[in-house]
Amino acid sequence: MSVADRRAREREELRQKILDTARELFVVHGYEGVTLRKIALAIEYAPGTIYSYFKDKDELLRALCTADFESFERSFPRSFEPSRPLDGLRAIGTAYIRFALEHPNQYRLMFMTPKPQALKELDEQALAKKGDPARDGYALLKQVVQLAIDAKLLRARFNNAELVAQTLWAGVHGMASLEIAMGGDPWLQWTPRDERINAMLDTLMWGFVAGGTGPQ
Amino acid sequence: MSVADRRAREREELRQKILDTARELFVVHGYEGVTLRKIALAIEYAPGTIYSYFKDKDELLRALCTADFESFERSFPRSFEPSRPLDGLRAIGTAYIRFALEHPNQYRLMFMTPKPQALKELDEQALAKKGDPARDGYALLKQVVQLAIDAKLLRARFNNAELVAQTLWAGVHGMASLEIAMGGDPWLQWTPRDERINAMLDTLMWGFVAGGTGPQ
DNA sequence: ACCATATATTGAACGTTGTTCATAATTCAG
DNA sequence: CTGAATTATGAACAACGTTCAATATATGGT
Repeated sequence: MSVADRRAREREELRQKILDTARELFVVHGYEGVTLRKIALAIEYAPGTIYSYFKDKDELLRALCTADFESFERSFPRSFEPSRPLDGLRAIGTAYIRFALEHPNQYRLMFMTPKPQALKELDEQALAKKGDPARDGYALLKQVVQLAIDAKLLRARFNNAELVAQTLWAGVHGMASLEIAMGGDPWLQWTPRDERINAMLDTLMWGFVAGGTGPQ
Repeated sequence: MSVADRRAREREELRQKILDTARELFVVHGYEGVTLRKIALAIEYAPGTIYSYFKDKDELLRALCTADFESFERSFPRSFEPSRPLDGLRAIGTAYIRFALEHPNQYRLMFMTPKPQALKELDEQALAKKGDPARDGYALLKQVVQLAIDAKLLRARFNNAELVAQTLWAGVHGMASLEIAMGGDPWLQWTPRDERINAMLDTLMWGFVAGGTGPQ
């Protein structure tokens, strides 16, 4: 049995080596900056070899991003005071934006690029973690939103955790992705980045919670 | 003088023909689906010819998007009741999202893809319209925000029109771009699209305006 | 009408890219 | 040692954006 184990281990090691080499190129030069030939050169294998480890370039880079995202999602803040779910929501939003800005290329590929149809199919690994708040960031978000709803902290209009979670997600995604795609544009007189992030989080929080009279 | 005129006109006509042919491919198949060779084939010219009309592929497609966006920005709603600037903001947000979803490929290239450094330089045409609310959508947005501030409709925290405009922009951009990039993902149980859009606009509006006590 | 000049177009060629696949090398079990 | 199974090779393919010397065309001056 030990020989098959070693083979599997060696295979996994080369797979990792491919991923790590790809990551080096990816974080600096983005999707187009990664070249299967450059990877092959770096790991001292022939270009064709990579195809026995990954179906194609897209699967390679998405596997890379998935791995990075999983370690990120595991690090989501989970230790807020349970009686203050709004603080939890804000903390999640902050962490989300920070990760996006620290890993812009990963973020771009995962959330700013439409996936080819072939990659939308189910795969077991992803299915297993889905819905588990410990490993699925969106499930965590939805759970904290539900806490806020149960505590009657949100406006009556927002009694659907899914809708609130998706709105909050879109809000922080908007801030992060606009910064990634347009942050360096000299045309726009950007307010300081942290100010913008806080303004978004303040607006969303204030917009969700009960208490005011609202517009008009 | 008439001969030079004709030459210039013919040149402009071919330029337009290139743009129109490119658009046909672009709206269906996106950036990668446009091929200079396909365009050349369709207009019955040699591939190299295109380069005497556009510096490269990127400039071609950005010129295309710029043109489409200008006609869109000119159509932004400008006839809201001036005493109700919040309605104006909401109308602008709605129109913005609608355009993005109706022209997803144009939107992607303009606002979801980092520009190459070369394209960030100033060009006279864009400079001319900048700040003119009739032709610059962002300037219009900022102007209406300022109306709301002047009318003391917003929370004291939001006394900076630039900051509010950018927050609102990021919010609607988040909704639109998430729908474009992830809308077809069967993994996510999306709330109905219009519900999400309304939730975002409600949240932002409610979050900006004065009147409530806010979180905690 | 002719020529010289300026402009526009051509299409072959270059360098890259992702991807495939018959061939070769290697490894393992019996 | 041998046959089978796995893994790696690298040449080849098609397609891409881009370049550029050669060519064709149109223009204005004589």
